[in-house]
Amino acid sequence: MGRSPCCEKDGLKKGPWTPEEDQKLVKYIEKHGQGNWRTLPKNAGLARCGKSCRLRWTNYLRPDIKRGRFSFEEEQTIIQLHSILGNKWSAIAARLPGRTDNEIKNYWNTHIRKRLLRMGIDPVTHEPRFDLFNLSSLLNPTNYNCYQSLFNLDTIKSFDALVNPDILRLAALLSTQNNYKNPMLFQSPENSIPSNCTTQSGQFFDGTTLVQQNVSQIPDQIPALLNPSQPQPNLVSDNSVQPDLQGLCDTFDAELLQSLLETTPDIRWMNNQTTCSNPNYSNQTSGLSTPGSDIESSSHTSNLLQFEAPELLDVSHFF
DNA sequence: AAGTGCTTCAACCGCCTGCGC
DNA sequence: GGCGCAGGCGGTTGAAGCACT
Repeated sequence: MGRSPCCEKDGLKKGPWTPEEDQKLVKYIEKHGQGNWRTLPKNAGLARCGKSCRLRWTNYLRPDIKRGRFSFEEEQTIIQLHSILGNKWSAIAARLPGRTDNEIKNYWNTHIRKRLLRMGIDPVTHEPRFDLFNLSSLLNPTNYNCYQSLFNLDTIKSFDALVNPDILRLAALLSTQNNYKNPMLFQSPENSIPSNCTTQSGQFFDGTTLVQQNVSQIPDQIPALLNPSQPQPNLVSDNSVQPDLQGLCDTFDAELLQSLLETTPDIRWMNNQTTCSNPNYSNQTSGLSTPGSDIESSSHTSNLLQFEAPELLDVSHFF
């Protein structure tokens, strides 16, 4: 004969716990320990199933539970562990002191998973999803900072192999416009981006690998560049700050740019924003324009362009 | 201010494994 | 050895709060 049932289903309370119930459970466990969950509810004077009591204790009432938002380090740990362990929430929780499997699972499903999808990363395989490449999210320095650990050189190379290199260059230009440089977008074999690409977190891309750079080595103007809320130096005229910008712009000619804009219709360009200087380009008249329009007919007086990163850039037609 | 849709997360559901009988 | 339950786990739900119109 097996064990007797843990509890009778009938007459047991379900739903949210009241403060009184919490108090009863905590008092009982403090006095008697966790012991037998089957007999606990009756002994503690609770009209709950043992399973419900265990869940309430382990997920909410346990004194060693850490409350509050997940830190950047915790989030990185979750992502890294999930890439190895998958949905083994209890195994992940075992490596994050004070966090429960339920909490990590919820955080993954409500925050991390969605963000990975927005970045074009498959949350199951942790590989780039080329069918839905979200350019603007990749260009967001916050997102890039959070997920830089996912982008090893192999991943970057796979992007190079599968994504139109001109799109990568355009993305690099957009990232420059966003006042930071995403090394992932500077690895295209055909572009001529020099070294000294510094990310918001102070990482340094030497053309081959990412290395952590001592903050004290970052030039004075770089912190302002990396923090959009601060006054920005003149990106166009100050080649010492952004020596690669001119070179990047030079890699495009007007015909190629027009072709890119036509084939990636979600990329639109705006006017009156200083982002790059190239006599082949001209500013638009005002407001958002039809993609690729008027490139050759515009005057070359200001040479200023700004691209609006698309919400979702579908590049599936490149493959 | 009210209605609607979206997001969050505590709690439940149901399956699996290990173990007592 | 087999039955059947406790405990553990991952998936799912739904109430509450929030944002937007």
